[in-house]
Amino acid sequence: MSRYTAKEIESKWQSAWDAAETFKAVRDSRPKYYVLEMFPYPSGRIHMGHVRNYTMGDVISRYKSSCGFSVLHPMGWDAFGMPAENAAMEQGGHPKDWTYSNIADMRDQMKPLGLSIDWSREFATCDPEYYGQQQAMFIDFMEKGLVYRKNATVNWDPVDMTVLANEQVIDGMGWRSGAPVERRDLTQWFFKISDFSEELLDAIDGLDSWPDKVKLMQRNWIGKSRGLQFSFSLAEGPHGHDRVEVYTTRPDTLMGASFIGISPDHPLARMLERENQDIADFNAECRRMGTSEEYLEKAEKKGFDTGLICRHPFDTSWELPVYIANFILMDYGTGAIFGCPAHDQRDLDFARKYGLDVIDTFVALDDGRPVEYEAFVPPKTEKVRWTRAFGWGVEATGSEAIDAAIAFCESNGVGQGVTKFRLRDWGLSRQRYWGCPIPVVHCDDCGVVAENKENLPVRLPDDVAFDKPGNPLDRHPTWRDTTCPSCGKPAKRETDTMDTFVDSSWYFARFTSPRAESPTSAEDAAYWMNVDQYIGGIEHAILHLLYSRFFARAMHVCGHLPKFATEPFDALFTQGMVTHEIYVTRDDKDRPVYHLPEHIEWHESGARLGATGAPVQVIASAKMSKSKKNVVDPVNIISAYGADTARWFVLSDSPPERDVEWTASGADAAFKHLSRVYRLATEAVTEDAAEEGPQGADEALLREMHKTIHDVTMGIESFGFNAAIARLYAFTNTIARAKPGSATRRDAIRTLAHLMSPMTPHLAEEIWAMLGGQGLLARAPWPRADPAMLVEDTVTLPIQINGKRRSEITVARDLGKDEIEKRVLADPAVLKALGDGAPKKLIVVPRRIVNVVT
RNA sequence: GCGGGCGUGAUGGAAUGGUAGACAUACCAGACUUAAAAUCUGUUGGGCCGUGUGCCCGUGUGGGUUCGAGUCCCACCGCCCGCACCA
Repeated sequence: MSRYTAKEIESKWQSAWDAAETFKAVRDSRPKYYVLEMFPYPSGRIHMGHVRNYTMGDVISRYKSSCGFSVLHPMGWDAFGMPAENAAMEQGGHPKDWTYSNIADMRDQMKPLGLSIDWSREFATCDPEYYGQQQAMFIDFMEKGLVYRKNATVNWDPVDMTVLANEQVIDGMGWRSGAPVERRDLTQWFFKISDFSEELLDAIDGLDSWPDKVKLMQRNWIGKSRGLQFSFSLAEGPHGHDRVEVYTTRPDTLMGASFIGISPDHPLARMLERENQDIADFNAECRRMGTSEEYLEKAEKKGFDTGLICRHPFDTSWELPVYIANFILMDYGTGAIFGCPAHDQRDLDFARKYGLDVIDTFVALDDGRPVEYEAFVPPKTEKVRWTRAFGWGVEATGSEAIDAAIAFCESNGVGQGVTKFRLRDWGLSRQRYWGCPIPVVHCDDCGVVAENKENLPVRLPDDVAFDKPGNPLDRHPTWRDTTCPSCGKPAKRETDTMDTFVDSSWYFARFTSPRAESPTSAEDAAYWMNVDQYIGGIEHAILHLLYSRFFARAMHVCGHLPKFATEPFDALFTQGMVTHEIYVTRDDKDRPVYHLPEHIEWHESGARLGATGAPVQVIASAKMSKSKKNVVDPVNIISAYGADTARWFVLSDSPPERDVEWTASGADAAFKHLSRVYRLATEAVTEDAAEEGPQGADEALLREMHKTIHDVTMGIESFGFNAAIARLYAFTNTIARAKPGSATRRDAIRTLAHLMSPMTPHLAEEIWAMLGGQGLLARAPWPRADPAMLVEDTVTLPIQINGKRRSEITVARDLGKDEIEKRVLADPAVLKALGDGAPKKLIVVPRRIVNVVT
């Protein structure tokens, strides 16, 4: 008997699939199915998260293909981004070489997985053929008014003289220089995603096959709010400032206002800092902070009393102090707020810190105590008792009061109700080399001019060095100099490149026609769009998906996508991460040094470093990441066990949407199981082909087979891969116990292989061929369960007494309720519990359960 | 801080509001073997004594809704994801 040799089997069938062009996506008369996994960043090594992500997509792809769909399942590379530049700075070399060599490495690591990918459609976003089309679209967007320039704040590292990403700012310091980061204003390019705020929000309702949590996160992110915009008049404002404009979503708390807060970047604050050194110092301190919302929210709330006084709009003798506060962003609303400490925790903390009034405007219906150190913020739908209402009753909900307050203010000439969105325009400028150049020229005479489309792509120059900080495009001797596309005079190229989110916002559309001379081709887009099933990490729930939804709309406006593709992902599945323990030692400065799992040895005293024997600290499992080195290399797993084992393992045990922890024993178990299936098949080939097994046994096995077909099919359809696999384990056990030699059993083994084929395609092909299957299994139609075989004649009903299981009866499947009740009341356990009395209640759920209430 | 999610045996997990722990791992025991590996079979949430188709407890903690809650609601604790220049 031969052993299960994955390596031979896998390369054999991969060659067979290649030779038959099994996975080439073709437009034909079949219904199409487009399955897409979020494409990877080419870090150079695939990791288990990739294996899990692509295996899930592969299961869907192979399954849909066998259900008769023409499947598109492409792969590409999200190839621009900072790591390539960082590598160039740290190790020398060129980002381009680094990236393409990583892509080659990763492709080599992925191919042995046997994924049903149409590799002929592969591209990288750093291919000029791709980013040139992106530049063409950028110009189209400009023409449609979807792009503009404005000032925006960035993190500036004053030592490295460079812009830092938020993740490069650690505790307010630059990650490389360690210098305190400053905020700086730069003129930047923006996409007008805000034009689509309402539309992007409303369309979420139509995304039936998206997870609710993602839809909720997107809704909250877009953040539609209705509020009141009005102004406080300044008692004695500095030159030119007689009022402060504010926006509030809680105008109902206006009678609880106790201070006005303005951003350090508010025009009023900027004016004051010119005259007052203390204010200048305070604002400067604020500007030394990071720019991320998270950072600002977590930072200690600080304010500076400007000494200015605002008058309350309802009572001009009511005076409110004006503070500059570090937590107010100029980008939001008007850059100014009024504080109502009684009903906002942040305002309350601020008020307590600076000794400001706390004025309740409402109290709980059943608790009239005033606010002390915990703001009273009930849900807006809860009725409360108003102590300082204007224009509504004593008892009202927050929502009712807000509406009434807006109406009252409008009719009294105090501001007006406005709808605002939290969603800000998408700043796409990056002061970096390794990205898609923004195809624009700055001309002294013509201003900002789009490059002519026939000059695209605007290619990145290759002759750049990364020995100095900053953007090499800025100091490139010749690339920057060009001629104006409009007047022909000498002009300068834009040196900003695009956010890498731009690259990933339309790659799904490009896959439908990856070699087209325009961004998309109408026929291909019409046939292949939309993505029927998109699969990726929950970490992309907001930005990537929102940007893609915007891009699809903008592309439609420019004629690059049909109307129906403006919502490009019909169904979305967010898979969990692959996690692993982290191994860490400390260097002489007590900084953490991480180690790969393969370098760890286990001793009785605990984990030690294989090379030196140094003790290793084991930290709880976390997402596998290069920086923490808690990665298991799929290549090692594939060479040890084979791709099918790796695929089987990442799908088993954990539900796909949840994290899965990689364990060596789990991989071992998967391999054992596949070996067992292989052995069952080889044994079946050599067994005497006895005609039939015992009548009853065959019938039972057949029933089990059809049930398994049904359950596995449902499992795949609903992303219950782990449940489907558990079912396949159970079916394998059933087959193993069945009497060998029967034709039914042989059928069962072949069906087992067929049902396993989306997960373990190589092993399945091997068994299929072994047991006389015709042609490639990858092309065989999916097995169908016979509905008649799924129905049992009898069902076992558990009997609960007062909600606790006490007995059970087996009855005919379609037995009537009355008859069931009769039998239940005759059950010994029920009789015992009831004594002489009748049950208080008898609940019969047909085919499910019976509950007797005494 | 804000928004979203998750929490079940020793472990990964299963369970349309209906028998909690399927399936797998690990451990232990047995079969086969000179032995080991491999393979096969079986036990395993906790407690109780009355050893039964027994009883009680048990799905992060505390409440609630229901004939019935792992599942729905409220509060709390812990962990994870996102927070607009990481991809």
